[in-house]
Amino acid sequence: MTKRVTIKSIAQDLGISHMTVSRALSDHPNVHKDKREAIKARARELGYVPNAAAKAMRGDGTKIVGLLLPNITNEFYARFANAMALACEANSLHLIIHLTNDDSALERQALERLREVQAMAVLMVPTPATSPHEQPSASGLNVIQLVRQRAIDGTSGTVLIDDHKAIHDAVVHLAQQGHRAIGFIGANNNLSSGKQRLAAFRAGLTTTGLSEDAALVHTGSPSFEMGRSCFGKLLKGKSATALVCGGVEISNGALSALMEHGPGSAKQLAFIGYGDPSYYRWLAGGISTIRLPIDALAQEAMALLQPNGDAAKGSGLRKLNAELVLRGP
Amino acid sequence: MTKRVTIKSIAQDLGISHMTVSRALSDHPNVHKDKREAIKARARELGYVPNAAAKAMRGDGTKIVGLLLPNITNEFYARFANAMALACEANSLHLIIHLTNDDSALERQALERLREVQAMAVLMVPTPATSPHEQPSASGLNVIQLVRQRAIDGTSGTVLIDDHKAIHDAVVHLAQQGHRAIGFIGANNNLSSGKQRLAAFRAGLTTTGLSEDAALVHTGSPSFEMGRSCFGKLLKGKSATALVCGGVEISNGALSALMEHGPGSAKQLAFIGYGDPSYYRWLAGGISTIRLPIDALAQEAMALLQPNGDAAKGSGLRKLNAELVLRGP
DNA sequence: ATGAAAGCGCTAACAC
DNA sequence: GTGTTAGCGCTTTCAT
Repeated sequence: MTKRVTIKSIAQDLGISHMTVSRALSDHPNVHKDKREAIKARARELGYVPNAAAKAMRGDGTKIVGLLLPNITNEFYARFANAMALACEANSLHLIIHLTNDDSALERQALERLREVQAMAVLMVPTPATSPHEQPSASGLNVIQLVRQRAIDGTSGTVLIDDHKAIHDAVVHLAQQGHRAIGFIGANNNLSSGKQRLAAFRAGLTTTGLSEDAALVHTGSPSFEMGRSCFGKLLKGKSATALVCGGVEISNGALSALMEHGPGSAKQLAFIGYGDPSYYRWLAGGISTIRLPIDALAQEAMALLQPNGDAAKGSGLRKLNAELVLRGP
Repeated sequence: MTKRVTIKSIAQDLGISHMTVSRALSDHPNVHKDKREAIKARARELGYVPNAAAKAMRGDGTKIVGLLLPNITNEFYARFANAMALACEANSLHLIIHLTNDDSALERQALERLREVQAMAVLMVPTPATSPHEQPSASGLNVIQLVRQRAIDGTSGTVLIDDHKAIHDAVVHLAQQGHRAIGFIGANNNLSSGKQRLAAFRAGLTTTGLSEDAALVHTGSPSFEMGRSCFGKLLKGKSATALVCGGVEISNGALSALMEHGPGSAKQLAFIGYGDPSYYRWLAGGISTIRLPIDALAQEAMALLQPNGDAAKGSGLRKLNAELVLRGP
């Protein structure tokens, strides 16, 4: 492997000072035009690429953006990561993705590593709250929280999803269809979003004059497995005739359990998912769901990355509306 | 924002030489034990994290692994990326994901950026071949190719999928079911894997004594849209009674077209997909498919990242078998 | 218009 | 056991 081409090696090759090379490559005016072109040509020839580490060490910033997600197999996160990656591609940014698996230890570790590389910003879907003294030290990090919100040191912006109306309307819709035993599976109080989704569900019940049946409401740490198992409980106990899901992982988990119960049961239980994976429309005649504005989310996140116009637009807290999508016969 | 905590600032804070701090933090023996502990404690207190850029500049390596994928919305790539990200998490590596969208210009750009940050290795699913003079300069990069193979400078390892038997068997299975008009949609010759999949399809036809009908075979640059549109052509022209897909994007695209044709058509056309998204089992009574060994792929890729045992095991070319999964009534 | 020096954070190689 | 020096690649500042 040939030694790395540096600004100095080019200078030596050309018998000039490395400063002239530096200036030429950065289009500084004070370089003779012919010389500049010659230098640039030679650099291209040699396959020169600037050394990001050297630039970073000078305090020039890193062009590195961190992205912390619970996982990337869930289509919601995958699509979001895809959108972010494309946006970063377009802005010549590096996107470092760390998966937290909703584990605060992994989250802490990821943040620490991103401090090491001096990421210019970190976009993160926070894991469910940990005890206060376990707060990850994100000092020096420009943190932007997505979808979920938690008290995190260094947070400069937050983009949340306002799903209150969508969840509320989902319950009302089910009630109008004649359902009286409407279940809910969502995240617990460790997450403010979990709390709010449950509140929205309850608001829906109130609107329709239904009273809450504790046996039909399940909350916990949001995961695929949790959605699966809660769905099982829901069927075994006082059986619900309808279900509203309050989380993307939960929704997929519950749906997988539903599908395994056979095609018939899907018609007996009105299912309203959360997030809108591409295949929901094809399942059991179409799965109704609460759709999240993925592209808008990515767009807002990118906007918050830019230094300008951040505080300008106010507090740095944005909310994007979810949308109820009804499907089926 | 407080200034960054460095080895020097700690030294100053403690009134000692920065070298002692350096030694203490890296557990060098030549430091008085009490002093070492004191230094470590203070460093933790101050929230010290080593500066990756400085380490990189000394030539100590970067712990950065690049991953180039066409996209990450396709469940196959998403699951693979997920597996790689978890593996990197476990090994304290940074995973930088670049999406190429199967565009060689984006691929070239991504490789250049990874050279800038001196990635220790790059795992890539190469885009379809470009003209030779457009070869991306990956010099100095430790490239590992995945799934697809192309002549790329700096390649130190390749992990491919051997799907010959699976595709061949798929055709034989369809023939045994009585199908005589079996279609195929796959990648074109720009990709060696495309060529081989078509060859496997033809081998299947030969085995069963069927002759190839050019109108039923479509190849091109593999993408969701391509799969969709070719599926349309297949239905309009001499209509096939069965279809074998030769690519993950193509499979999803073709399937989406199939689903839109209504639930009935799925039973008229025997569909064999490629890749095994979680929902295939739930569609139209179960979609048969060629399943790819995602976890094994990630495992092999990780193994190739480790410097040891690379050349030891031979040429650095591994092949993993795909598997035909039959579903449906 | 060009060059020389300094310094970003870190550690190997020398002193002592 | 501890401290000093030098140098990785780059650009800002100060000569020339």
